[in-house]
Amino acid sequence: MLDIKAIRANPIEFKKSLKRKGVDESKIDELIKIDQFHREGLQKIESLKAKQNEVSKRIPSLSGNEKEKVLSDMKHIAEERKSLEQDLEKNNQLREILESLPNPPYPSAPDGSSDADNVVIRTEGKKPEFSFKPLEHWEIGEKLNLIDTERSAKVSGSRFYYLRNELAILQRALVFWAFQEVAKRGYSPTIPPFLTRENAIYGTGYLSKDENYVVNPEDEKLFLIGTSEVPMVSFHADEILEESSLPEKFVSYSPCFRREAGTYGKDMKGIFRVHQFEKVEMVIFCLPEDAEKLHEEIREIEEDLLKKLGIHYQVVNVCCGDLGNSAAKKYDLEAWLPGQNAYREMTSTSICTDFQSRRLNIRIRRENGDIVYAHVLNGTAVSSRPLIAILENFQNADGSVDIPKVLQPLCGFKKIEKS
RNA sequence: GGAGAGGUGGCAGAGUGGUCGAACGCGGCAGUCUUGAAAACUGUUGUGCGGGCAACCGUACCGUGGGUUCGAAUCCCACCCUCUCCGCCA
Repeated sequence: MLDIKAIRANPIEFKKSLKRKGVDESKIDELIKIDQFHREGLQKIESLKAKQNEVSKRIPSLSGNEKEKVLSDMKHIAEERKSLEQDLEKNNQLREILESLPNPPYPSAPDGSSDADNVVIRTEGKKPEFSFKPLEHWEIGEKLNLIDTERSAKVSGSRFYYLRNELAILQRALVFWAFQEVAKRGYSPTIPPFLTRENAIYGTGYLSKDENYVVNPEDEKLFLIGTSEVPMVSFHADEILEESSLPEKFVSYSPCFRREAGTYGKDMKGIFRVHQFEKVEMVIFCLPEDAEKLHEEIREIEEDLLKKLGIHYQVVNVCCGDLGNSAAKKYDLEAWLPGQNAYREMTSTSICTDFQSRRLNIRIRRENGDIVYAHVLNGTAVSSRPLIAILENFQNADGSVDIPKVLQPLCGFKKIEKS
């Protein structure tokens, strides 16, 4: 949610920056008009209320005719107030409009309307060379008996999977390794609830309600989280944090559940786009002025993890049109997938500024006593997707797959071979 | 699943229609005393919105939303949430 005060103070700037996210300028004009109307109405109501309060105090000491007269005056004031209030309510789409607006992008987020306009800012490592035609991860998964989507389709439907044998171990190893790597850097390790109330979903605003599965709608309305960002950002809902405790950094683990509505036909094979996966996430609460620096820190951690896994990737600065609602700036790390012959998103990190903290009412008391909304950052340490990169990048001519060195001790094997 | 209790300021806890934004206590902050600290004493102590250059003024907030009333933390209605006991259970 945006700050009406800020928009009021700087309408031209908001128009400009929101236009980059595809919001029409007229929407801001309309908003400002409604705000003006709303404020004028409120002022009238408040002054009537002040009069009522003042007179009410005198009433107990009055009697007789005087009392009668005052009481009748009061009745009129109350009526007038009521009609003003009703008027205001009828025309009050202020909050509705504010909530419909996306978070304006940072100046350093590039222009553009779709992922085609994303900017590659750097490439790390080299594409591996193969003396044979590299297979796609789902082909490898099938050959080595690591991924079974036929049976998962039977049991659960499309976009599910059974991870089997070494790949199941590798998944656990990857998650545990990343969790520890990030925790070592001072991020507080946390396992949150995997189901939340609607308010947490709404407050993080990242995934719309439609993106989340509802559990027992008639009984208890709980939502399966699409990312641990939801319970982690909501962690501090309705709290005022002390400046001295900031930045607060978390690394959290959770399974993630997504409907993937509206993605029919996209990435249907394998485990790239699925209804359920595991993810290790980083979340930071900080002062506004520290957000950009910490965003780079998260990006560096994400890069470091991919480097340690030995995966070649590119860093992408996501353009305005592809940022989504909450993010003001976002980096994607896209790994090279030789089987697919393409770079695909592995991890991602966003600055959400105060967009979520306004909805969730997360504030900071500065050392000088000022109170400001917290800025919130998030980023993926690992998800199940790096498994795909591992399978495709480290496949050998004989059909086997090498395990990255850092994961070997946790896996207990160095190679996945046909049994 | 069955039965009950309750939601008031950072915490604890009074308050059942009229200076109640809310007693008392704890905590926090400032000061006095002290070589320093503790103790003791004194003072102070919320958030949002609107107005004002400002000191400040107005208004709202006692789980949420409605209602009754000149006036609601207090009365009425609906909803939300939390806890306890029993049952079940990794």
